[in-house]
This record gives sequence, structure tokens and C-alpha cells, in this order.
Amino acid sequence: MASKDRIQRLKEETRINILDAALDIAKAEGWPSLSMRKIADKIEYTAPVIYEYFNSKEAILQELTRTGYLKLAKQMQDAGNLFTEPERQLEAMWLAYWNFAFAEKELYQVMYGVQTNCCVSENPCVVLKGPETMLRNKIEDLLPAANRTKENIDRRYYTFWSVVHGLISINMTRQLVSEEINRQVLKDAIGGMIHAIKN
Amino acid sequence: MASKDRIQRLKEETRINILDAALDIAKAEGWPSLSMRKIADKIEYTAPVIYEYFNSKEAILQELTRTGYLKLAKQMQDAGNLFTEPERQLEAMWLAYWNFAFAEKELYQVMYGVQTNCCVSENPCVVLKGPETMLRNKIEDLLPAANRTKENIDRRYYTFWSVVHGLISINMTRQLVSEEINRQVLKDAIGGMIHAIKN
DNA sequence: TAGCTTTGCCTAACAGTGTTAGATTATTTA
DNA sequence: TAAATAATCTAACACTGTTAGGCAAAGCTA
Repeated sequence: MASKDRIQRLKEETRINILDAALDIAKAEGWPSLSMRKIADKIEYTAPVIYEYFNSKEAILQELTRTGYLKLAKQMQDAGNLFTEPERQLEAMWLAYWNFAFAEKELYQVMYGVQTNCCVSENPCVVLKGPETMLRNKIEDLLPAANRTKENIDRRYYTFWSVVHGLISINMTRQLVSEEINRQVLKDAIGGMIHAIKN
Repeated sequence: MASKDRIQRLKEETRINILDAALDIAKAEGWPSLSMRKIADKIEYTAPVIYEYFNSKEAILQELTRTGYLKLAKQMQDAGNLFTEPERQLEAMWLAYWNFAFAEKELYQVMYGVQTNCCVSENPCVVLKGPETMLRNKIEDLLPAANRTKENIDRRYYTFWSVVHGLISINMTRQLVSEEINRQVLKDAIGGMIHAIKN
């Protein structure tokens, strides 16, 4: 009856192989070009056997986001444990979050629905820069002449953009942020940023 | 020779029809289920005709992002023009950006590569909440007991998350943010937020 | 108006996708 | 060894983006 265990182990193994193969392909060629047949090739099976382990391609991605969240949680936990003061811990946890996003880029993408936009890419023609330059100009106006450097404008612009775009995309991918919280976060961020710019 | 003009006008018209149809389908069924044949159906042609107007499906999306940027720029311009003080203008412009994102959700998605993540969706099982709860707990620790309300924790958490996730996804979709700016924005945001939490 | 050329549009096809049904082979059980 | 079960494959369906080739209508020229 130990053969049952062996078989069970083997099945578990190919299950993991499927997940590994999927992630490998995504890392090598990006998520859009991931296909069931490519996964099958990599694990040296034909495509239909994958469906004995996962109900759909979507299910594979779902499982990968699950492991992604576990990995992220662990790295944040470990980072926090290096410190004792809560503020240092919180800082370390966010930095761990940041580092995870780039160390495990593909996992982060599937976890949070960030697609490497092929559309805009290499050709940042002037119209795409319209909103950007408008905002930068206004930030420049507000900055005291003394610190009106390119680096400063960059920094303010990206801080602004990050918080607004971040909040928007959180709202679009998940839908659990209350209207009131949105209003407050946005108001705080914009108000705080404008205050900070004026010094 | 006026017929040349008429024909030119007609061609321009179906070009616009293609773009409109694509956006309509995306609004109705989401970007993933947009297909050339569906566009063709909507404009009452067959699929290959579209290739006389656009080189590829990608080109259609590219054109739509272009119009999206124009629309966004106009709305920001108009919003800014309602005020005279630069700080009010900047605030209004960011609010216009925010409003555009939800009023023209599909355009924003294609412009900035935000995909409505089907993966996570309805089943927020406990593991997905791991990182979230860890961060919330730490924020709770840092908040003075007096303002340790759920609303406050929510607000701080989402502000934090927005700026970090926003910066990450900006980096992933575009790649034009310098390492130095990233470091500064991240440091400023995290430092500032922690300071704000402690009051 | 006749013929020729160009244009507009379509059908058919290719290679690829996710997914399912049915047949076939291998393995385990009796 | 024979029957039953499990593992795996082939073939197919309906779909995707995209291209090649043909047909018919429109325009131009004589």
C-alpha cells in the first residue's frame, strides 16, 4: 500500500512541475505568450494531462498568485523581524514589498494585474506626454525658485502620480475600497503633496 | 474630382467606426474578449477589412490610447482653467485625472496597462490577506491609541499601498524612472507616512 | 459604350489558443 | 493470466490574429 503514497507523491510532483513550468515560461517570454501546450512541452506531456491537475489555465495562475502571496508574506515577516521598533519594522516591511515586486516581477504581475504595456513602449510621442508636461509645469510653478531643479520636479511628479495611479489601479483590480476612504486618501495625498512642494 | 473627397471621408468614417466599435466592445465585455471579428461584425464588414485601416489589433489599441491621452489632457486643462492660483489648479488637474480614470475606465486601462484581475476576484481567502493584515497590524501598533479607529487604519494603509504599488506599476509598465528618483520617492513616502501615523 | 484597371470586400486558410471526448496504452488488482 | 482501472494520447471544436487569392463592382480611358 506504500505504492499509493509513491503515486501520490509523483502526482504532487508533476503538479508542482506544472506551476514551475508556467512561471518559467512567463519569466522567459512574458505572461501573454504562456500557453497550455508550452507548459505541456516543458513537463514532457501533452496538454490535456494538465487538466487532471488544474481545471483551467486560470486555475494555474490563481495557484501561482497564492504562492506569490505566501512568499511575499514570508519575506515581509522576515524583514520586519530584523528590527524591534514598530516604525523600523513597518519601513522594512514596505521595503520588502518593494523588493519582492522586482525580484519576483512575474509573480507580482499576476498577483496585482500589472501588465507590461506593449502599447506605449518605445515611442513616447508628444501627445502621450501631454498630461505629464502639464502637471510638471504646474509643479514647477509651485516650487520655490530655490529648489526648482529637475530632480525635485521629477520627485514631486512621481510621488503624486504614484499615489493617484496606485489608488486608481487598486480600485480597478480589487473593488473593496470604500468611497469615503478613497476621498480621504486622495485629499490627504494631494493636499499633503501640494503643501510639501510649497515648503 | 469631388468624389475623391467623398471616398476619403467615408474611409475616415469607417476608421473611426472601427475605433468606436473596439471601445464599445471593451466597455461591454472587457478588453480580453475584444476580437477583430467582433469589431468587424459591429461595423458590418469582415475581419480582413480592418487591416486596410490598421496594421494590427495592437495598432487599434495604440490609437485608442492616443485619443485617451488627448481626452485626458483636455479634461485636465479645462479643470485647471477653472482656477487662478497654481495650487488650486494643480489640485483640480489631479482630480480631473482621477475622475477621468473612472469615467473612461476602459481607456485608462489600455493607457496604463491596468487589467481587471479576474484571478483574485471574489474569493479573498486568508492567504491573500496575509501581507495586508501584517501591514495593518503594524500600522495599528504605530497609531496613537486615541486615533486607532478602523477608518484611520484603512486610510493609512491605502495611502501607503497606493504610493508603493503605484510606483511599482509605473516602473513596470513604463521604464523611464531613474533608480535615484525611485529611491527618493519611496523613502519620502514611507518616511512621511510613518511620521504622519505617529502624529 | 467597350474594354481595362483599380478598388473594395469576401472566402478560405494558416498557425495558434483553451478545452473536451474518445481511443489507446500501461498498470494494478483479482 | 484475465479483468479492471488508471494514465496518457490523438483528434477535434470553437475560437484567436493575420494573410493570400479571388470575385465583383466601380472608375478610367479609348
